[in-house]
Amino acid sequence: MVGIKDVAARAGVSVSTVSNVINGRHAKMRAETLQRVQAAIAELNYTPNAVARQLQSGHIKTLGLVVPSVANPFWGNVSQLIEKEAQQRGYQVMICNAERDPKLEADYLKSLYGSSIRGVILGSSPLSLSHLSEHISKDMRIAAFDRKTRAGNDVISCSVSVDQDLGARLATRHLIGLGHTRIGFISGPIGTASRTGRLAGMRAEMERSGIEIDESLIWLAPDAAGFGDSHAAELGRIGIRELLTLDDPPTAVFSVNDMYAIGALSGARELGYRVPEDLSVVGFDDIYLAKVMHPPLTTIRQPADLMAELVVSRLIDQLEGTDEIAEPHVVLRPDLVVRSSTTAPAGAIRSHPRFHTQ
Amino acid sequence: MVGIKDVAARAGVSVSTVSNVINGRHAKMRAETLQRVQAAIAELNYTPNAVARQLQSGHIKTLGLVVPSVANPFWGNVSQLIEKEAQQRGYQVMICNAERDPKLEADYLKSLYGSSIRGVILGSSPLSLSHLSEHISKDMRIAAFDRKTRAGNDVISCSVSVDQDLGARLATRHLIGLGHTRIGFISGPIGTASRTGRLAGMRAEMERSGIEIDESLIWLAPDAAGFGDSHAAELGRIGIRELLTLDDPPTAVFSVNDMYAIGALSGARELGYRVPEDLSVVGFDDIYLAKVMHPPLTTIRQPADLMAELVVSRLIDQLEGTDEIAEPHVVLRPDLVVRSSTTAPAGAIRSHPRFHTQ
DNA sequence: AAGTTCTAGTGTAACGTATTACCACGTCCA
DNA sequence: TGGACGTGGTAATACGTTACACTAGAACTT
Repeated sequence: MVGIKDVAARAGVSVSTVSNVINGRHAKMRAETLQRVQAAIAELNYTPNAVARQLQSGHIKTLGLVVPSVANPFWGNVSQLIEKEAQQRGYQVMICNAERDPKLEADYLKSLYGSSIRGVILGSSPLSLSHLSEHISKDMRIAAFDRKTRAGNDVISCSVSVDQDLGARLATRHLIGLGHTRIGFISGPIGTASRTGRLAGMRAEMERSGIEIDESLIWLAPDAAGFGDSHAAELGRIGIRELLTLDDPPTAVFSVNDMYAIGALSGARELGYRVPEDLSVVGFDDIYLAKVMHPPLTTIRQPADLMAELVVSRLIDQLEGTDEIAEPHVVLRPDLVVRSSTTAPAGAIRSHPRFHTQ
Repeated sequence: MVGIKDVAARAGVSVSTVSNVINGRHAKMRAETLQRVQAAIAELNYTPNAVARQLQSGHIKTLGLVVPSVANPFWGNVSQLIEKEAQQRGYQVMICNAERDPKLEADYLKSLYGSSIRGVILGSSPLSLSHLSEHISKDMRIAAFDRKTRAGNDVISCSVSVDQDLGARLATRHLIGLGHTRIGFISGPIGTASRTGRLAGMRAEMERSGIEIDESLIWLAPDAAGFGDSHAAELGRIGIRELLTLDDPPTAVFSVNDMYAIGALSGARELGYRVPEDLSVVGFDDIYLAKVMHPPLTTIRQPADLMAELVVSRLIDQLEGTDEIAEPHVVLRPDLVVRSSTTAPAGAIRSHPRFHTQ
């Protein structure tokens, strides 16, 4: 193992001098000395030991990222975007799959802390963070992704999310505009802030349009163990099958995310339903699979790339204490992306014919 | 920051004793002492500093995992499985998205080394590892995933993969058995060991059946920059469109992986082709999306869970020097999973009608 | 009784880097 | 001429943990 002192010996200088070179403090150093050190570094192919460096400095240039599951393409994509952003700032990212399990989340947080990681992006957004607060030391900075945060929250120091409520309302309004009144909702357990927001948004928009909500059309997966995000598509399939075998099935369904919607597409097909003729489906997220589905999925787009950029820069700014940040909590606007999985219900009078052409 | 000596002070013992407790060496320790230490740990909510711990021991309980892209569900799933396996052995996993970029791969390897990580699972399988060898120190252990390794290779110390050749042959034989003779192949650049194997397997099987290969049906994505695994579906879409607009288009296509196949499904549909009536599609991997597609995808299954288990255990065994390992290089059998994306070509005489019922 | 082994610990030197205090040597100006 | 200052560098210490050598006292053995 080649260390800083090997370099020093080779260059004929002291370790501190080498340290100064590595850390760019060579302003008032003789050019010849500088060059000798650099040559020695190159010749020995020396890599600074990140561990030792950090034991000393107390912090490490690594961010933690806790997500429900990278097996879900949405989170896979987000993870990748976040990693890329972080890299540009010289940080690495430690990805943790917590499967929406509070115990696992707490364990990861504790373990990240033990690894001297002081900045964590929380991708899963459990409703309550109380189970985490005791594992979050004061010197840790937690950024929430996909979660609006109440001001005065003491554990979350910054957050970036899409307006969940608005997104759900856009989706619902789109369906109502097409003439649907029996609109279902498919989701996993409402155990996260984002899901709560989406369901609430849908309810609000239905109410605004004077459509009474049939609670039997709100399908929520049982809160069974082992059903993390990896099974989202499967849950969507099960959900739509239950809804469609109801006495009075829905003519449209809003899924809490695209993976559920993809599962819904599949489940509906199994029962002989055509999408969109017999059933309209709207998703959420706009993962890249959405447009490749059959039919291409109408969905609510989250600007994942922008969101990744914002969380990472805000979190790192806070960690490094760079200037004051204007607004640590940002909420972005989601967009409705109309593709081919939605249309007017069979025999309905379309109240907003303009949607037909999109 | 509460350290081991705070615990020691509180429990009224020496640091060594606390260290012994932490590391489970309390065999010959008085029960009362043990309990006092444990109480102190709990009271102070002490977490061992993984960094310091490791600076001392020289190694860290973290594995590196270099994958093309977690945005691809296959790798997302594999990452998750590997992480779960590793965790059971007390290891964490550092996931690195290298986008099949040799430069990035080398950078990651170097950075992992700088973080004292000595065990790395290489998910991307570039044909040549020469660009990596100079960044791989002798004390690093590299496990290859999805890559058969020649014996005597000095940089790879263990490997787990599926027999790529056999998988491709199963797929090809299936199509030939259905009566197809104009069989296309869709893939990204053949820059990896696994892709080479799959193409070779297809060629071999075609030859064995006396079917001449039309080279114009072998579609390989251009080796353009920015086209990593995140765009696999998109590439599949483009590929099939080019093949289907040929003067004499194929009646079936074998895709290098499921994401390409999903893209192919979408591209074929855009051109008015029905799958499987007008075009049979076979994928590779059997990601969980395969069975949710329309139509459900016939594919070659890789036992990802078993593979994850095997790489992790082999790699950790080697790192820890546990006993000698029987066989560091294991090759598993892939399976053909027949679903609904394949059938006999229109008007063909089926030579193996048995496939029809599956 | 003296020697030996065992028990239940203790004390301390590393691990590789960063930081702080410090020093030697010139130069410049009063 | 001497001291303040700038330059280029050295030496010592600390970071939190572990490994290893060590010991005080008790319990055996001969």
